Amino acid sequence: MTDLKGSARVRAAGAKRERLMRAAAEVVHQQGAERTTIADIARMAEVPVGNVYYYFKTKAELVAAALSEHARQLDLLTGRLDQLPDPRERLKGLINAWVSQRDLAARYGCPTGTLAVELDKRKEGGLDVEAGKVIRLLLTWVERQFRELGQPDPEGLALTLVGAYQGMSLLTNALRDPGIMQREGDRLLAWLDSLETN
Amino acid sequence: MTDLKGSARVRAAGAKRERLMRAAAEVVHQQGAERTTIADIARMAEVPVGNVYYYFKTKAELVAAALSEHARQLDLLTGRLDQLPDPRERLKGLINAWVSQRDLAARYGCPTGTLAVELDKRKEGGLDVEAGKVIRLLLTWVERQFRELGQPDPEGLALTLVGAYQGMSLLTNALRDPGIMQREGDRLLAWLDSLETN
Amino acid sequence: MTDLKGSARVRAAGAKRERLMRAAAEVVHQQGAERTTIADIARMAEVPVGNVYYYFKTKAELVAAALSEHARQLDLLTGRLDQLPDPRERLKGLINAWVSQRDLAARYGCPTGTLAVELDKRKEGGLDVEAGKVIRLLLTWVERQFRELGQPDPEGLALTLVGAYQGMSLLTNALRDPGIMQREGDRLLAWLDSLETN
Amino acid sequence: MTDLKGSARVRAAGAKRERLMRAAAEVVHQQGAERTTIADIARMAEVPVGNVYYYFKTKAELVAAALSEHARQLDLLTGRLDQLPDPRERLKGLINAWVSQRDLAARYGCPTGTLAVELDKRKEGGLDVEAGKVIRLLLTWVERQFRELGQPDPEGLALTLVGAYQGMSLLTNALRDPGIMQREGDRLLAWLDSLETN
DNA sequence: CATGAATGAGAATTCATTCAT
DNA sequence: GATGAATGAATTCTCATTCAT
Repeated sequence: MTDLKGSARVRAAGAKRERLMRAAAEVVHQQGAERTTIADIARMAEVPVGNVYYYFKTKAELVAAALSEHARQLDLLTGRLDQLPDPRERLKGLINAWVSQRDLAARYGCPTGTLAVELDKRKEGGLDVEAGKVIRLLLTWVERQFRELGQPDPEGLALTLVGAYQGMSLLTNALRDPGIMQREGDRLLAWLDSLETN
Repeated sequence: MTDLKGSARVRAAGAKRERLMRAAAEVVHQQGAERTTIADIARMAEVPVGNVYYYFKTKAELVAAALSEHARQLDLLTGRLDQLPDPRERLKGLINAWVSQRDLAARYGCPTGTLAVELDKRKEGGLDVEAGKVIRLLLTWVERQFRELGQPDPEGLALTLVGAYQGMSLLTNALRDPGIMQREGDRLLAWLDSLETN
Repeated sequence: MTDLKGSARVRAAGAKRERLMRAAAEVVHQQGAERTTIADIARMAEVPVGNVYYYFKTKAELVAAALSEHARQLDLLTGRLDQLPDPRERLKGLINAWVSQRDLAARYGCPTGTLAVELDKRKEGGLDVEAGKVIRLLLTWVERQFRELGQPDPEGLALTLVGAYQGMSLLTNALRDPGIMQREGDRLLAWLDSLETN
Repeated sequence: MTDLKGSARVRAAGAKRERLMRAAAEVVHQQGAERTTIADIARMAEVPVGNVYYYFKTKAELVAAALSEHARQLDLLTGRLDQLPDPRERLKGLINAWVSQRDLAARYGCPTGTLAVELDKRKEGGLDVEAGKVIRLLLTWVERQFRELGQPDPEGLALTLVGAYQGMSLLTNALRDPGIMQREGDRLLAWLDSLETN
């Protein structure tokens, strides 16, 4: 019983930390890091404010945690896509995933992109996880697909694809029109299909 | 005496307002709207803090002013480009203007794009000038060029071009690499050249 | 009238800053810097808490101001004593001033000494006015008197005299017995009288 | 098995309590009571935070324990000195012990004196061990030596000697100059030698 | 007894906005 | 209109102390 309770506590504790990270990721995506209050996150995670600091020493750390939560989501997604045998299909799966989030994007933009914009204005640095790193993860994965496709300049193509995604997310958000995401997504899919395999 | 002083005062007052707008545009671009203090802007504009409120009733109004300052810059640029006879050359001029700002973009991103991201998180609404409108100005102008070029779906092409710009600005900023702006700019220029004229 | 009011405002503003300094000096002497709250000082100075920060950017600055207020008191005292023609009389005047404060010392110790002890534990440095400097002011003044008296090793005598003062203040405070200050003061006076003039 | 474990546990428990006292004495000396955190002490003593409260009901009790640890050190010292046959030599031994600690004093002052200053500002009272008591222990011991030396007014001489020690500790600390301790120590030794034996 | 986690009452600090001349 | 000063509502962060197991 004690054993069980012990592990239950550990599980609960870990769960709390996770709850905070997830809450942070969500609220920060919605309100932006600057406008998000520790109290906001605590409320959503149902954790008393003072207790937040047991898990994260500063607000900056919590924001970093939110970012790495997004990185984790990205990992999960690319992990699933890696099951597909064809790199072209993997890239198309990525685009479809983006497009499927169009309503969220219309309201709040791309989680990583908007956070990158905001965190960059801080220039605090110091924290290990910056938005740039997460974006680079994505770039690297995309680049690998293009390489497997036998494309010349896979790095440039990755920049183009990820840039297009960030750009269409921003426009979708600024104009509050999920249709933009749909249309540009379709264009990207067609573009992928037009690439010759070597 | 009063006449002269009066008009001088009016001119000075107008100058003050302008100074505030310009200062707001610059500081907000650098620090973001949230992190920028009325005092920051006042200091840069060399206007006493208490006096700011004579020209702008709230901070939100000042931020809106910063945004419309960027809109004005855009107007100036497109106005100059409109002198060119060929719409394709106008678009290429636009891209070149973007690329020429790559160092600024690496540090602070696109002024309008980053502001759009930030303001969107506020949802205060109410203010006449939102970032979406400025971006729409740009889209409309670009769209017109594509139409003059006789392209089908000029609206879609405009979204693609402006989206590409926003995306490459974001990547340039997040990765702090002006080279990205250069490379993607070149790609866009080549793309424009590849379009057939009808 | 405007002029008058204007200068009245300036005077009032200066007065407010002074009120804060004096309040800080007193409360910090009584409660110690660490236990003293900005709110404590604000209350005693009858200034709203938020307004304190208009005059002092941080609590550390306010504490430094309290210290320099004590330095000012010391200046006033030595200034008065400098009127006396005989350096020996000046030193005796200093000791008498100390002894006359014995009840305060029994309750709170020497303002500068106790603050020196406390600030030293911080090791923040950076602030221009540290307790060491104030003590050095006193040492220098005392040393000058001994020098004028023609004593050999005036620096050593100054250390001895000021050290004796700090020591008797501490004992007076720790044992809550003003009589200690009286008795040791008398001893110091006799010691001064026993010094031969050269 | 239980017996062994039981006594081992008692021993360990006693050891823990001791570790906490010693850690408290050291950290409080270095950082001051106010700036010292229960967590600081627990960390240094290698005792989990939550466990501290088993041994000390409040922070005040831990600070009191730190103080009595210093009292214990004083007891050990005077106990050793009591082995010496000549009271004058005992006093000189005391002074030499002080001087030998001059580097520590330059950084943190006299443990008992600085704690006395700080605790006095609290006025919580109630606790059995206050700094005044420890200082009185020292005074009493010194007084006894002077009495054995046949000096008139041994109480006054004790106040003078201990006061000189506290004063020179404070100056040494405030000016961060161990040389002060050396010089004043020498002076006190010479003074002791100059006292006539009755 | 042991221990990681929880709690909640402060405390310092920041700033948009307002006010009194 | 101009301006330094005032105000007060947040917000982040700290820590002694308590709790559940």
